[in-house]
Amino acid sequence: MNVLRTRLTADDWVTAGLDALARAGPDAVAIEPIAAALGATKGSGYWHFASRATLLEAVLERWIAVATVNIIDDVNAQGGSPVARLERLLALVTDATITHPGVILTLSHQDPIVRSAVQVVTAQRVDFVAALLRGAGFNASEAERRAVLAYAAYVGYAQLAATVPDKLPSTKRARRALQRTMVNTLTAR
Amino acid sequence: MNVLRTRLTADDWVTAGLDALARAGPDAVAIEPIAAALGATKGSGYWHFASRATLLEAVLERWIAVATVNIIDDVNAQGGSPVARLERLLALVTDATITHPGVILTLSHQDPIVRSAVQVVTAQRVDFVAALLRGAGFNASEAERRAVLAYAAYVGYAQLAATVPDKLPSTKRARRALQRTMVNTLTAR
Amino acid sequence: MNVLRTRLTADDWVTAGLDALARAGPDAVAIEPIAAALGATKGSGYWHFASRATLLEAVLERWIAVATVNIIDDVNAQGGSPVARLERLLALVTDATITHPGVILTLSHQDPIVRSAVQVVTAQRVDFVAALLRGAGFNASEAERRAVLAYAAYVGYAQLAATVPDKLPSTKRARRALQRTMVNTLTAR
Amino acid sequence: MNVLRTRLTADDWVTAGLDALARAGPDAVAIEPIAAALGATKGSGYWHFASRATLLEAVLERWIAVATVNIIDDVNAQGGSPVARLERLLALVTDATITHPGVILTLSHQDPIVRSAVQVVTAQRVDFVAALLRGAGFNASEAERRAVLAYAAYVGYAQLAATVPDKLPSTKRARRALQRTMVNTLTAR
DNA sequence: CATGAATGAGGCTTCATTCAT
DNA sequence: CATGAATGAAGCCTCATTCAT
Repeated sequence: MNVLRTRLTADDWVTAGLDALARAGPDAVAIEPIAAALGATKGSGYWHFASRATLLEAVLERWIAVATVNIIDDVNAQGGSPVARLERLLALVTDATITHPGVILTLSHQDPIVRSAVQVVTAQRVDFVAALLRGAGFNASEAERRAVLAYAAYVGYAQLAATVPDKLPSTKRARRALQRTMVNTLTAR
Repeated sequence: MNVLRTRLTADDWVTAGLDALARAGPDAVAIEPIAAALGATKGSGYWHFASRATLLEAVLERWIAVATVNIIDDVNAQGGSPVARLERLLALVTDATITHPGVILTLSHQDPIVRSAVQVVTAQRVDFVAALLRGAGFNASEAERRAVLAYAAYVGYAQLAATVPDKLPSTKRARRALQRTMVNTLTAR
Repeated sequence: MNVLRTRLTADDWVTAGLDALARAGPDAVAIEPIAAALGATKGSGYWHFASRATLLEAVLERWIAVATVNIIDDVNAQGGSPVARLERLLALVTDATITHPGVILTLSHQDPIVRSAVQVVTAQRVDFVAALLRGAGFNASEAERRAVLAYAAYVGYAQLAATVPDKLPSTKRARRALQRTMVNTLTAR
Repeated sequence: MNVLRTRLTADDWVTAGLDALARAGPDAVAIEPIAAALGATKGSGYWHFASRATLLEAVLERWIAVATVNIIDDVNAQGGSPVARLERLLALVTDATITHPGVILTLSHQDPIVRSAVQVVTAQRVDFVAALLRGAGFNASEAERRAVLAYAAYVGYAQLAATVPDKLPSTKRARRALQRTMVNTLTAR
């Protein structure tokens, strides 16, 4: 692809970088492989970005937007009760894990740049879940505590999906059942 | 360090490798940096191990032992009810996560050698938890399902501890409370 | 040397590689020593060639050309009877042996890449000599048989020149006499 | 093999080294692979030989004996006319080439140690052939010149056998015919 | 804007050699 | 006599980065 494109914008690089992030994690967001994917040269990348780190930052910035803000908007757009939204969120997010295996590598990465992006995303997500739980009638501190647990369960689930998928339900139906169990557990009094 | 030691055994290398694994993940288990850490030369490493892969395998083998078998023995040695053991397991394991941030990088790694070690460890752990839950009165399939959830929660918790520790309880006391909540949730009927 | 040259082409590398091949055989056609010879860095070599094998292939390709095709062209360009051309070929080829001791190491090398280049060169040379012998009146099978003998004699001569030069005639005059003897023997009925 | 042998002599090393020389040339006469073949350790080799060079020298010394002196004795032992002996020599020697492919690597080697052994062997062989030719009625200088050609042809033949065997006769019968042609040519007036 | 060329750090691997035991 | 352990030089390769054009 992109054989016809003669001039590339920084944005094209970020898009390709996001793709690499989703597919193979932060380590894959490097100048060389992305240049190859775009049919460009390394030098070209260094024109748009001062360094690999700068590119990665730009990609993570975009990731924060699409990986969280967009999802939150989606979930809210369709309305419904807080519990229904919670369920929808879980469905979206666990399916994404399967199609985007690189995410889990992002969540557990050493690089400070990555970690700080992960912190932002985690905070947004935990806050969002906490808000839904408050909407479902929990007080602030209880909501926060349960939101953390919910997020931990999601992250762990993603991890297992990436490494030992055979331990997890393989049909969509069974996955939905598991999600409902999780939601029930989380909202149980 | 180690300036005084003249002779090194393969075991010394594995120990140093395990250290690197715990601190910085599988990528850090490499001949040259570990040689440097031991004050030895790379050639020496190649006396004990045919290749970097062989070293990594040896280190992972040891990891399987200390990270799981030893822990399981510890938990069982002290006796108590299945629920008490479950709580103790969670305590041991979440504390270890904080002191060994590299573990989380091990859990989500691309290298097939690493993945297969992770699979062994995961299976052992899930099986152990499932056995405890059966001991607590659950039937086999229910126990297995809950064990998977428990493990997902643990892994996610470890992930959060490694990346956003401030979202988690900082005192030992508060951590114990959270663990108790998890155990209660898992063993609730 | 080459301190002044700032930019190197792949061709420069091949030339330097051919030099190494002629002087010290295929084993000397390696990235690092040639980089040193060119006053460049190994990384630079890896820009032009994907691997050592690729460089060696390029060098051998050039060797096939200069060691055979060019010589055949030279011999044919000057015209003359087949027997005269045969004599000229022998002269060219034995002189080259003395200045390029590495050639003999190329002829007897284990590496499959090298062997296949040697096979091409041998076939071309034997075919060329056979054609000259057919031109001198021999039938196809007799020409082929004698061409093989001629080539064996050349190779053996090269070998002796490389290892025990004092057993061979040292003056150009005496070498020419020996060559004439060989040609006479080969074309005798 | 040699699993039962507890103590090795220097002679055992030389024998194993000669084997390696015949099979894979001088480069294979190295401490490490021969230790492996003998089921010993490198250090053991360094007890018997000061260095790899010393081992190689010992092996080449033995090679000079078995590769030449023994052959000459064989040829002479059976008696017959000089021409008959010449034919027998050629037969022995070309067959040896096929069973001992390493020989050709020995004949064309850079290492001065190897070259000087090759010089001794070549001189012995050329002298022996020259003596046979003198016995067949040629004067000293003519005999010497033809002996060199004969040896060149043999060496070249060995080379071709090692690299492009399909260019050479494959049946024993055809090889004998080619040898007779060579002898006839060499002894023709 | 982008390329092509080059650099250099870092890691892998082999092997002759050394040496304490 | 021999082993096991270690060294160091040499070569392979990758990749982030730099820079002249």
